[in-house]
Amino acid sequence: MGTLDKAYDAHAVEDRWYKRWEDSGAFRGEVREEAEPYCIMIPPPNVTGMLHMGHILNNTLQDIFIRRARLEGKSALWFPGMDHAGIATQTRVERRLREEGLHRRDLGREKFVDEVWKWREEHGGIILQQLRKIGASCDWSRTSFTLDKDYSRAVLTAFVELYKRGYLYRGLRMSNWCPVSQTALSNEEVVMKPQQGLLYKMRYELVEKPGEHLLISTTRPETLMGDVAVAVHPEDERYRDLVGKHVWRPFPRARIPIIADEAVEIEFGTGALKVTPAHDAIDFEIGQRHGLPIIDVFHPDGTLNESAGAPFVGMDRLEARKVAAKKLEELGNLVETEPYENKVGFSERADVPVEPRLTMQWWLRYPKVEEARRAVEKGHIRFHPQRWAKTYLHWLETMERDKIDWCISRQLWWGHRIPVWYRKGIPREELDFDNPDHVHVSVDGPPDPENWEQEEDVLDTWASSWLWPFANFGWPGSDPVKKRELAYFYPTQTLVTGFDIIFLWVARMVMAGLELTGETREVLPDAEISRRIPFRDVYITGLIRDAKGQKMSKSLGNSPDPLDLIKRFGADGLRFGIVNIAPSGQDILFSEERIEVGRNFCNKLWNAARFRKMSGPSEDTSTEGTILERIDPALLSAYDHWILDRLVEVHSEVERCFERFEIHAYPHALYEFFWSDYCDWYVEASKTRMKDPATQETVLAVQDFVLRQVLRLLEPIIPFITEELWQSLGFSRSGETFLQDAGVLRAVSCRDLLENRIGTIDPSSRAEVENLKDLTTRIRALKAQYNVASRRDLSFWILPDGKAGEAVLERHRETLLNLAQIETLRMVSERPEGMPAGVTALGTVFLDLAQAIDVAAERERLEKEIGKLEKGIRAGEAKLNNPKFVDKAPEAVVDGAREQLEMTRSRFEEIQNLLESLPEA
RNA sequence: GGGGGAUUAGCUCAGUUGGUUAGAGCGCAUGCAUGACACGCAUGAGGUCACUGGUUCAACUCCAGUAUCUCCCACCA
Repeated sequence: MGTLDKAYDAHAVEDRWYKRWEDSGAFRGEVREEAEPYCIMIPPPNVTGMLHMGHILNNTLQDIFIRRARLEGKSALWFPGMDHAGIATQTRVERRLREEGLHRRDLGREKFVDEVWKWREEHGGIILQQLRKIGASCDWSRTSFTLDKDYSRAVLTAFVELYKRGYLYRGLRMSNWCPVSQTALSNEEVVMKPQQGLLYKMRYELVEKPGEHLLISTTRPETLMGDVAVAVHPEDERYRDLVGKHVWRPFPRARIPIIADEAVEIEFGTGALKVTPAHDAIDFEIGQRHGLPIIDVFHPDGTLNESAGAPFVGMDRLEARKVAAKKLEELGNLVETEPYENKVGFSERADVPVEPRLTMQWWLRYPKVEEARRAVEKGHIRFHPQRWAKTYLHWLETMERDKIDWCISRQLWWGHRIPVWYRKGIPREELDFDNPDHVHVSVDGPPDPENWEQEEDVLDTWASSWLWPFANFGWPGSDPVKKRELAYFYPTQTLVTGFDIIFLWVARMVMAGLELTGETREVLPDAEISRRIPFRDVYITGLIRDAKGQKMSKSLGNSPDPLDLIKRFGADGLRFGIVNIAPSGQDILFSEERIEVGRNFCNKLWNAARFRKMSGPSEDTSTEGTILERIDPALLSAYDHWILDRLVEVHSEVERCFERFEIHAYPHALYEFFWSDYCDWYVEASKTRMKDPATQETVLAVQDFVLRQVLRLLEPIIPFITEELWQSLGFSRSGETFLQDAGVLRAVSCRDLLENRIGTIDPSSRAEVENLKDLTTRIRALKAQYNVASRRDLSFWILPDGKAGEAVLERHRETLLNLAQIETLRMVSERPEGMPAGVTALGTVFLDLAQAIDVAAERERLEKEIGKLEKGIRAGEAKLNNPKFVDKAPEAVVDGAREQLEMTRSRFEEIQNLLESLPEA
């Protein structure tokens, strides 16, 4: 065994191991019929994406799940890939063209799409390289892209199938229009943002009663040129007489009717609503009900068109708002304006207000909504934390109740072009969709393409990624290898994602799986649901915010560069740190100091291993068996039993964390065990026995055993350093290349293995060690209180608590002296006077000070302690004197209370004795 | 308007199905080169568990209400 450097140097380790893992195919996931499958589908990052903290958290968690599964012997597959990200990518390339003074129209569709592919080759998918830096153990040989040939075929097949089954239709409806991207968006891609604006109160003159006016409130005067009516509530007394009459729209000046419609809120504003069917969803509905015309005053890019009239034509909508208000004022139509905050829908991608706009789009009626609900209600799919199931269910209910459909067409070029062909020569509005001579829908297109025109629109990116869990296994193809893989890995096991895409992605994947995998069926029984769902567990991560709780964003500059963090803290440090601070399902407040914990832990691990190496060689550490053989059970102390007991316990804690998806508790459990129990107490306590040749080998073997198990438990979260130490400590069995091949022991197996060699792990060792720790701490505290913490030549006296205490003290004397850093511990049978003392379960210790003690300080300290004990005694007595407690509480609890009281009383008495023995001040 | 979540030490959070005297990390104070680790070691200070009721032998934990903060959904222009 060589030696290790003083501090862990992540860089020297990480790239080297990653390359070896990847080169040797360690992450390859394949069908192994004898093994249980465990598959995770990566939430495909955008091809334009760059690694941010959210990715770190999300992908570290996935890596933890997949690595743990691998250690458990499952056939683990983490399927990586990317999303073509229609709008984001197209926008990116358009921006580049604009720098050259070009527009995509200048190139034409085909050339433009070529440009995007070129961009993708050069700049796309950086994130997949970055993921390697954090150690993501994806099966890169499978890296998928939603526009790959096979994947595209799956997307088109899904479209055609759903069309055949009647879920798809084309319709002229109100949709969300992004004037920057110039495409429709689904409701889920629109985020509502509160906006500070103005509420304009305007007056429109009554046609039938010149000189009289109707007051109307609006936040959008720029659309009034598209007004075709004014609506009031039918039961609004104020306006009852006016219904059926008309007002003058100020510009372009026109008579428009006053109508009654229940959609109008009597309480809001003046109770009169200007109706602009082309630019507002409610207005559109009102318009439909009353047979009103539709006047669109906007161009697709959000500037005003000819219908708006002078001077508005060509003006941007926000500019037009100001101009319209000014014009209203000049005409005397503006009564007042007041500051007003309302919520405006913004395009998630382009971050500009969307326009409700009447356009022809493709719509999807969601399939298998009822089954998607049942899948979660009946527990076929489990959310972690569970409460997110409510969010999911709530959304589905809204979809069902309000019959909300999904707008899946996009007016873009980058994406899957909708596989629908229209007969040339027939105007689109005259097409009969039931006539195959008019409309052709198929994956490969019509046999006589010259007679058809393909639909120009492409599909929403989510309408491709919702097939992710099965399209990646070759669905619907007939390749036998892929079919076998689909059968083996699907349903996948765990999905790790953020709550923000529960609607956008999670729910839709469930519906797609239910509808499209397996035979076409109208209604699915539970057993079938269980077979068709895309995943069984959904782990929802929190959002990473900065230390002040603000969202991370480029504009705020509060978003750290993960690669920089990796440089400074190591990939393992960052992984450990981020998971360590991630509470379950809550937002995470990030600060660098909190990541330091991870780096420090790695360094601690490193140094514990380093210390082990410096302490002496060992024959063979490559199996548990050879390590355990070196232990002489007769030489094991309470400390050994205790640490091995705790080791078994931490195995079951880790198991519980994974079973319950409480992943944040997983690093906590190991941190506590390794740092506090193993390093601070076990290793420190063993130092004495490591010096003794008789016990040395046994102690080192225990250390080897603990380290070996701990590395296996830690591998999922800190794979690099554990691999490095695994190899360096000689733990690798011949024939096994990596730590991951060694598997992990279940707690029960770990216990069996140990007990086969050393006999039953002594259950009383726990209490014994706790008592010794307490005594050690008391001694150290006394030293600190008397400012002699650094002296090692001090003598302590101890009045043992009975024979048992005496025996324990005798057994551990040397260890105790070393742990407490004192010269001698002398047993006495009488309480010495005039010495500062501490009371423990093993006896009362006294600090033998040459100088006089500070009686006042000592008295104060003891009185403070006695105060606490008094409280405990009172509480205990009250409890035990209550017959109801003694009757009703479980025996163990009552016994526990009795024991507790007894202990508190004896300690109380002992302290009272000490107080009495204090000399007068 | 509907729904979710939160409220525990200065900060960020744990706290199992109710059961001893409520924990951790960071920060803070004090001391320390002790056969690995200053990315360290030791000791310590610091808490009316938001509030009010209820259930119970027993409530940080369960129930109801109040307050404050937060997120999601929804067509008040």
